[in-house]
Amino acid sequence: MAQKIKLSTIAESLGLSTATISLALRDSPLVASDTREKIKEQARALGYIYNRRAASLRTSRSGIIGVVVHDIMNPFYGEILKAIETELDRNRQTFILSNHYDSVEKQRNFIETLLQLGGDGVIMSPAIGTPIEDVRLAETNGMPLILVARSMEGTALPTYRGDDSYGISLATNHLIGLGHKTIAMIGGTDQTSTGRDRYQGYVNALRKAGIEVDPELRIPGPRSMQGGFEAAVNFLSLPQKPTAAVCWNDLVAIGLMNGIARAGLVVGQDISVTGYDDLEQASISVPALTTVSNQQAEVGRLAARALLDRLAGSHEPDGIHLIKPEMRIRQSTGPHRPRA
Amino acid sequence: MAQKIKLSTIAESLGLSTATISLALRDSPLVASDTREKIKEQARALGYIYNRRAASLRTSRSGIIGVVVHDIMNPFYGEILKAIETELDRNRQTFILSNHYDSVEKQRNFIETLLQLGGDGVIMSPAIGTPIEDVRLAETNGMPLILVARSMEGTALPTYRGDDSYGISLATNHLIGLGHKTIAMIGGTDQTSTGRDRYQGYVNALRKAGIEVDPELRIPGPRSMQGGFEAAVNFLSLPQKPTAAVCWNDLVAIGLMNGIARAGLVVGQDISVTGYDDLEQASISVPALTTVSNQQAEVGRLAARALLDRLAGSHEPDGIHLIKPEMRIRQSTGPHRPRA
DNA sequence: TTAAATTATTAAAACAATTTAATTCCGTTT
DNA sequence: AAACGGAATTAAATTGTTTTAATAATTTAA
Repeated sequence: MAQKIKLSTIAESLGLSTATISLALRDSPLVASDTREKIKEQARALGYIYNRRAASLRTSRSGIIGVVVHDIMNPFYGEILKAIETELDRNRQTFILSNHYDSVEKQRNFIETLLQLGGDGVIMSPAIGTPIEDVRLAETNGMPLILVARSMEGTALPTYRGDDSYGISLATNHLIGLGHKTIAMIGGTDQTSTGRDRYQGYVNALRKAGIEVDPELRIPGPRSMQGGFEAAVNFLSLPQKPTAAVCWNDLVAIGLMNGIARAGLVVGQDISVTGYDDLEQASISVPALTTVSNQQAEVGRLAARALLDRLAGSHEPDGIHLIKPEMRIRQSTGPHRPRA
Repeated sequence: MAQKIKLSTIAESLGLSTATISLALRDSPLVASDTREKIKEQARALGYIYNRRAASLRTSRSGIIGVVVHDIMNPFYGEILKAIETELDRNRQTFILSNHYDSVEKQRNFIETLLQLGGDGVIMSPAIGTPIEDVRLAETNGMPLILVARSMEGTALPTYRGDDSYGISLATNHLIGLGHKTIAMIGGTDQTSTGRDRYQGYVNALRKAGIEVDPELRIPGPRSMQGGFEAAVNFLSLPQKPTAAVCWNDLVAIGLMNGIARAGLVVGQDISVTGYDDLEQASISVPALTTVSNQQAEVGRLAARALLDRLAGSHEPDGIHLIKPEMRIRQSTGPHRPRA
C-alpha cells in the first residue's frame, strides 16, 4: 500500500501550501477559481481521502449523529429509523445506530462512545429507567439530545412521539362501536410512559362508554409476535370470555391472531383484534389487521429535523410534540357475537 | 458549559505531565500503581472524556467498524446483524451500520465515509453490481473487508454465507419426497450469486428426481412479504397447477401463504409451501412454516470473528466459507394431493 | 560512599487538518 | 516613481492524544 495521501502531498505536488489546498477543497472564495479546479483535479487524481478526525479535532464538528432505540429489528423502530436515515442522509450526516434492549448500561455506554467520537447530537428512545444523569452527561458535554417514540418524565427535552392515549382510545372506541363489551388489552408493559398512556387511553374509552374496567383483562407481556402468540392461551381461557382484544402493537396482534387461529377460532368473526402501528405487514396479514397508524415516518422525520435545526442554531421550543395517529379499519374486527 | 476537560487539565491539577496521565489511563506498567490510581480517580472526578479522534489521529486505529447490508429491516439481515453486534460489542468495537438498498452509489458513499472516519474494517453484503474498484478502494486504503451473506465473483475476499444451493435442494427434496411433481419457485432474483445458487439447487434436486424443469414455474419477485403476497395470484393461475412452492425466503413464503389463504385454499393441505431462513416468525405463522435454517447467527458471528482476527494480525485464508443449512419441517407442507 | 541498576516521570515530536493574520504580487492611481 | 488597494497565497498556531528517548529519582551493589 502506497503512503497516505494528505493535504501536504497535494500541496507539494503542485508547489502550493496546505493552507491553499484546504481552502480550495472547502470551496473558499479566498482561492482563485482556476487554482481551485487544479487542486480538486489533483486531489481526485491522487485518490485523496479527507481525514475527518484530523479536521474535526480542529473544528470540533464531526458530522456524526447517534441514534439509539430499543431494538432496530422491531419494525416499529425500523420505520422510524428509516425516516431518520433519509433526513440525515439528505444533510450528509453520518449516523451511528445502536440497540439498548432497555439496558440502561448499554445505553450509557453508547452515549459515552458517542461523546468520545465527538458526536454532534443524539436521537434516542430512552431505555426504561434511564437516569437523568445520563441525559445530563450528553448535555453538559455539548451534545444536544432529542427523544423519539418515548418520553422521559421530569425533563423538558424535545420529544417526538405519537399520541398513544388518543390512538388506543380510537381502537377501543371502534370495538365498542361494533358492540363489544368485554375487551382485553394484550401485551406491553406499564413501565414506560407509552405503556401508561396506552393503558390510560383504553381505560378512558371504556369509562366514557360506561363499561366497567376489569384489571384482569389487562394481560401485559413482550411486545413481540412471539409474545402475542403466547398470550393467546391466557386470553382464550379468561373466565370473562372477552370477544375482542386491543393489542399493544401490530406484532402482538399478529401473534395473537395466529394463536387464536391455531385454536380453531376465526379472527374477525369469533374474536375481534386491533393492532397498533400499522406496519407494512398489517395490511397483508390474514385477516388484514385493523390497526392504528402511529405515523412512524412522520415521527422519525420530525425528530431528525429537530436535531438538525438545533445543530444549525435555531432553537425550537422544548417539550413534547404529539403526532396524531389515525385509524385503519380492515378485516380483523367485526360486529360483536357472544362466545359459546 | 464548563471548558473541556483534557489530559492537560488533569495533568495540571495533579502537577504531572500529560504523558504520565495518558500512560496511566491506558494502564501502562511504566507508571507507578499509586500514581495511576490517583490519576484515574481525578479523571473520574473531573468528568474527563477520552477524545478518540485525537487519539486515533496519532495511533491510526479508530475502533470503528462499518457494516453495510441491503436492508436492516429485513429480519434475515437483522439476525445476522445481531450476531455481528454481539461479537463486536464483546471486543469493544463501535459499529456503524448502513443500508445500501442495492444502490452501488449509496454503498460507495458509505465506504468513503468510513475511510474518512478512519474505520478499521468493513463487513458487507455487497450490493448487486458492486464494481471491483469499490472493494479495492477499501483495500488500498488499508481497510480490510469481509463479505457476508452474498459473495462477489472475481474476488478472493473472505466470504461467509449459507450454502444456498444445498439448502434449497433440501427443501425441494422434502417436497419431492411428499410426492409433489409440479413445484414452483417463488420470489427473489437471479442477479445475485445467492439467486443463481438457489435456483441451481432447485434445478439440481428436480433433475436428480427425474422431474423436468419448467422455466414458467420460476416466478421471480421482491424478497418481501408483500412480494410473496402479490405472487400468490400468478402462482394460483399457472396453467400447470403447481401443488407446491419453494419460496426464496420466509418472508415471501409467509406472504404467499397469506395470499393463498385469502384465495380460500388451505396451505399444508391443498398447497405445500417451504420458506428459507427460519426466522422467528416462521415457527408461529399459521400454519407453522416448513423452512430451511440458514444459520444467520453463525454466519454473522463467523464474519465478525474473521474481521477481528484479521485486525489482530492473524491471517486466516481467504475464500468462501459455506455454512451448512438445516431443514425444519413444520405444518406448511404435506403429502401431494392433485388440485381440482 | 560511590557507581550501577532500576524505577518513575517527562519533553517533545508526531498525527492531519483548519484558520487568522501576515505577506506577496499585481495593476492603478496620483 | 511612489503609494495604494485588492486579490491570492502562505506561515504558523492550534486541536488532544500517543510514544520514544531522555532525564530524574531512588534503590542496590560494590
